[in-house]
Amino acid sequence: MSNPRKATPPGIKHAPLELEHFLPYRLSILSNTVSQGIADDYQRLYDLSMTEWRVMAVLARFEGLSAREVADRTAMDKVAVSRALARLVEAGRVSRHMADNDKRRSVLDLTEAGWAIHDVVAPMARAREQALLDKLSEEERTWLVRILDRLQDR
Amino acid sequence: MSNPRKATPPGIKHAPLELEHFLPYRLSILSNTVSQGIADDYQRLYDLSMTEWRVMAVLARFEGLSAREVADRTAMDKVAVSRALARLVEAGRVSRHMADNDKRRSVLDLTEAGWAIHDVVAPMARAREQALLDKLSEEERTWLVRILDRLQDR
DNA sequence: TGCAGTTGGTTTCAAATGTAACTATAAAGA
DNA sequence: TCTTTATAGTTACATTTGAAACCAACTGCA
Repeated sequence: MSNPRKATPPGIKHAPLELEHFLPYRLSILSNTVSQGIADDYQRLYDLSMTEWRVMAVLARFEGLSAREVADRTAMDKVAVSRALARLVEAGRVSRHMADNDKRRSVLDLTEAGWAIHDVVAPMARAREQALLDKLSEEERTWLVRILDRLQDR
Repeated sequence: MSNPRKATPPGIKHAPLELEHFLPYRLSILSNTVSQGIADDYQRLYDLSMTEWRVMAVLARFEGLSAREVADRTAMDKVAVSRALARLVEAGRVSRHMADNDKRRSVLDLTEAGWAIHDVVAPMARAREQALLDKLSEEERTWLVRILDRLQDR
């Protein structure tokens, strides 16, 4: 028969990845474990999704942002932001009103209720981060920050 | 009126998180960027999802695993693995047959076609990893591995 | 003006994912 | 052996997510 099967030549190895040493994989596992741990905290307490919390966090930091700006700052896409905001506004955690110079643009802020949640969740998140950092020595922490900066190209 | 509003006392700051310096957030962004970059490669070429590729990668490394073992090794849940396998078997990339000592258990292997894909994708993935590591000095790479080991508790 | 292109944001539809229930086989104990 | 319990894997259903289409408002420019 034509088109003979191309069996792997005996001399050539397949060289499979070793996932447990593969950096992208390790990052993924670590990141998911950490983020999910934090998310469990506030999901249980406030029925808040991770995207919703991120939106709240950025609104705590910068008041009066538009949805677009929230999307930019959270690296989430605008559809996700739109949905998160719909729930947050509905739940009375974020206020939204129209910008007077541009009727498409919304002006977003945490409400009192939103701030109250923020003031509980933010310290919890920080504690989780601290628990993680506690696994490292001072020297390792310094390197980690430097390495992240480099990996993220700044 | 009763139930007076509890406005934040003037002296107390809300202390919002600075996401751009918050470790869990940075990890998440970095991990997503990297993994998505790799996934784009093989999705375009082979219409392969990230979960499918992970299953293939682990089967390349360990032949004859059961679905359960694949799930354990990829940190994916068994439903995700089951679905990925269904597609992979359907596409002729993985072979599945029943273990003779245990009729519930499947014995999984890459087919020729599966290996062929593996042998293209694995080097691409490695190249991506290398591109990432190239941003670091030798010293930083060493620290990174050490730090990841620590953060993952081993 | 008024039309073309852009931008902010939402909606719609399909695909991906998670949870729980289910089937079939195996193992353990009375 | 018969019954219970555990395990491998799939199916069903509900929820989440993403891509593209969409609408409304703004901008630039003839």
